[in-house]
Amino acid sequence: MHHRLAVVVQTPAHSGLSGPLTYQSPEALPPGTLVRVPLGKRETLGVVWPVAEQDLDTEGVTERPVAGVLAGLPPLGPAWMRLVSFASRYYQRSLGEVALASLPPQLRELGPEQLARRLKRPQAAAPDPATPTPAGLALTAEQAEVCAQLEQHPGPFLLFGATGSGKTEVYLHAVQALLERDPSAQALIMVPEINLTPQLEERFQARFAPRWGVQAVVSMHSGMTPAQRLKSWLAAHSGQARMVLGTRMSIFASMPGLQLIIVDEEHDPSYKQQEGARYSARDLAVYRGQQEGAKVLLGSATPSLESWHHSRPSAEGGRYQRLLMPTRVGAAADAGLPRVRRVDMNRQSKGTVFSPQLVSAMQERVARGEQVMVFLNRRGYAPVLHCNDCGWKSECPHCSAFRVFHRIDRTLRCHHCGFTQAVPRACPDCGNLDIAPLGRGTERLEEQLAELMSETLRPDGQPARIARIDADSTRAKGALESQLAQVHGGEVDVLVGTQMIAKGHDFRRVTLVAAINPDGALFSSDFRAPERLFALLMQAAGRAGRDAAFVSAQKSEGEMWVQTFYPTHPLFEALKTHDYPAFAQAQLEEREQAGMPPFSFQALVRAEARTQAVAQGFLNSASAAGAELEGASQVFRFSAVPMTIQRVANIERAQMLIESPSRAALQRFLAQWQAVLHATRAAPEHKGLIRWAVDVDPLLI
DNA sequence: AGCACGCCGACT
DNA sequence: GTCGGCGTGCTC
Repeated sequence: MHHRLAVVVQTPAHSGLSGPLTYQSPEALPPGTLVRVPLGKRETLGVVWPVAEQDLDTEGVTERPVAGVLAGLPPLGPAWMRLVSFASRYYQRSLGEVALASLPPQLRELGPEQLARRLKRPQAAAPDPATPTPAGLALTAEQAEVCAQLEQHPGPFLLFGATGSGKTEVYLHAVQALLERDPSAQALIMVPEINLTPQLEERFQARFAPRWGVQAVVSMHSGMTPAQRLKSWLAAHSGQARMVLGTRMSIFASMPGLQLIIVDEEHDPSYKQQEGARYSARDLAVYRGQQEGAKVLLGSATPSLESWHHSRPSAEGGRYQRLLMPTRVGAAADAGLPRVRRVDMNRQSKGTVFSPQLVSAMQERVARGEQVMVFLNRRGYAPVLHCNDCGWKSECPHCSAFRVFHRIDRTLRCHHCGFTQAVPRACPDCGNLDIAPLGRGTERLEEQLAELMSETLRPDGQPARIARIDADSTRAKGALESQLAQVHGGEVDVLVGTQMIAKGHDFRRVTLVAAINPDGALFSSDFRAPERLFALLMQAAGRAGRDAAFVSAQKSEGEMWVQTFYPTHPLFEALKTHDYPAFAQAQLEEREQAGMPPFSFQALVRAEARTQAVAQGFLNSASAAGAELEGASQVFRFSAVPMTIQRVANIERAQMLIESPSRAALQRFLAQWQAVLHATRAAPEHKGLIRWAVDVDPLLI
């Protein structure tokens, strides 16, 4: 007598094996049990799924027996399986792909015996419940009010708090209240970037380790070693870890006692996975919280327009509760947020990079011993190399993009496919020696700043020091940490970088922040570009003059400089008054008029092939075939178009936008359309198609 | 996705 | 004569 089980294994949605497979087992295994099963010639990890035995249909295939059971590991819970099942359905991926991708990779390799050995390892010493939790900072009236609201209402909450208003202290307080109230409760705290987890973990350890032990706090992100990831996962799964700090992947952590989910900087695009199952960890957090009865707290100084819209008054249909913390903690009463100064670049001589006003302001700051931060969202020396004679430009031979000139190692590098060559001495087309960089990136700014600041001395008589932080300068392990330490240590006077330096790092002595050329986003074809720019500039402005004591001792004032050809643009007007609500309202009105998210719901299908004709042909055929589907009238399908960068590594890319005023209608359509896409793919006229994928709620269009 | 089988080009 | 390119097909 044997039992028949549904088992979910890692198979992609487009393989005909998108659902659970049927295996046999001598013993009944509860859903959520991890098993090793044979699949073709290999053995793989699977999860027993809750499917009734009579619903298992293996017509035409022979059922094989389960190869092993990961006993000793409690089964994954029903709530976790519901989350995985929802994410798989909503984002149009197979169950197995979502389920297995969200487990630690090492679990896939470990056999039952190895795992048993791992589970037997002695645990860290028990924490001391008698030790009181170190007191945090006294809450301000605003923070206390927010904490009281969190206690009283079910949420979800959107905490709209200015940079420096002390959101982290609210998070710590909310977590502590939960841990003290319920001895088995767990909290999940998400941050957008790996770089931000160490400083968060430090703060959580300082606060909670004395009372709950160091093992009560674990991190989860892709920068950890496989062994660390398994350890953290097991700690969360067993309930031993009371707090999980992590990046978007941690939304899938198995946490049987989950009662609180915090999403810090909830507007950050990093919460959207950009490959494989393209889920939004922030949106899944709201779903998961509602499913499991956990409170959800989204926090930001510049919320996403979606979350802002959801937190409008409930009388107008809002579903989130909006909580406000407008005041900067520790700021002198008159100081507050930094002053925003716009420089009209139309009034500068042609080709000006640093306006004279900005240069003298930077020099003054450095001479007073303050730090300056300069932003430009473009790394490398120059985005293009150009021949003045024949007009040759440094195009990538494999992509429809220019290769970027990196002066440091004298290379031309394609930022899309990685193709790298030494810089030619002469124009490859005409032999002319006069080839010159066009435009500027962070490397070139660094060089130019060194020149501009060459006469400027710090208060200690030393020459001003310039440093650059971007993806290139921080490639080596530990490079970012050491560079940040240099800035903190005051060894650097002027810091040049990409948006990387705007995120989360507190530089206490920075009093001037400058955006050199932010205009690109104002007229971008991507309707979310202004939203991202506003968030970035607000975040950058928040870096200036954060330390009120330092600023007032300096008799100084934090300033944010913006060089622009459109000084009267509403985005900069709103920035000047630090008025996110005004900016958000204007943007939402535009979006409503144009029928764009959050007033409509989108999905994007992307296709790749050797030619545009094949890629677009596939999309257009699938679209035409979709017209027959039930509810297709509520869903608008645009024509296939080439992607913005239409060719990468010699692959042509096309995409098609699908839009509906109703999320449910879009979901219904996509669910049925999946089969149509498969069938279209199989048709002989679409042979050349390499791959396709659906992106639900895409961020980049 | 893996991992096979399968049929045509440059090398130990 | 083999090693190996990636095209097509299958996995409970």
